[in-house]
Amino acid sequence: MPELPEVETIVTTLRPHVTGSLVRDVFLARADIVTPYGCNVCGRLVGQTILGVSRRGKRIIFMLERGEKFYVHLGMSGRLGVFDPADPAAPHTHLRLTLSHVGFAVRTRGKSTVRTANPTEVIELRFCDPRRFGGIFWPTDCEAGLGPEPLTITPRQLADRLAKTRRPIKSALLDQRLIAGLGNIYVDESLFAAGIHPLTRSDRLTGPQVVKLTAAIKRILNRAIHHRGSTLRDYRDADGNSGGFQKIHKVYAREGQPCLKCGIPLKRIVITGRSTHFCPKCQKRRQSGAAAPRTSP
DNA sequence: GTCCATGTTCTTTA
DNA sequence: CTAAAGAACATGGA
Repeated sequence: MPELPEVETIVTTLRPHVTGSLVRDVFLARADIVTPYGCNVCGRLVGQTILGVSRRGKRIIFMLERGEKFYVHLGMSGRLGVFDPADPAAPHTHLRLTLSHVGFAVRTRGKSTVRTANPTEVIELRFCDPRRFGGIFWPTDCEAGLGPEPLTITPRQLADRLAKTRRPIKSALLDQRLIAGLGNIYVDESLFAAGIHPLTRSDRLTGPQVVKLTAAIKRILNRAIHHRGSTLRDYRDADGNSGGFQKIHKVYAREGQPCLKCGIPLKRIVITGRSTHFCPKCQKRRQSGAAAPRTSP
């Protein structure tokens, strides 16, 4: 479910709730969502302060004291949300963290500012994941195995990486080791925006095509972040709000509907097991007609 | 009952 | 050997 824009939205909505909070309690309902299996999540977390939260690819990284880190991956159906501890937990809630903020109220009294301790605010951070493709990870390196960030990748960087593989561009862009953060929706939308057929061999993209694709990826992702992600099924941000980008998808899940550029019906095919949506007219397979003329030896 | 799903990883095949 | 395709994972909704 969640790709880069959704994960980014979750992180920005999570940040004000968890930054600087103290982990008072940990309830792990299922040990098998933790990697490595059997690592002592409760012991490692209780009493820690969460210094910050950030995103790398589709990973949500929590920074703790002494440089310690862990990350959450949401898989297909994972959700991270902030709740009142008194609210009943949804089914498939596998991890709950009780967090407290030692709040201070800052008031001005005459010329001076006075800080008074607030009643401590207690919230519960919950990880819920029916399909359990997601999980909690305590690796030595939270960035291991990830390619560059799509929002900052250069056309040169992308071209170099694509040149090394003959796979269709659709499969290559889904490979997190090649570029980190894209999923099925945003690959299809980006390829449409760049006018590139999803079956085009990665190593056969022309220079101008890679430049166009790089710009398209950034444009689509930034626009999606601005709309707070796509809610197709049950994606919600940390406050429980839906995204709005699904309303302006141009190709994803629009099979048979008219292309918004040229009006002909959009097609859906399967590439390496993933459903792929595109416009057969706006995304031509052959970009330049004949092969370069060959001189005789 | 069937098919499909926003993801990743392991296994099999070429 | 490597690269790429395919299967597997688990659950719910159409």
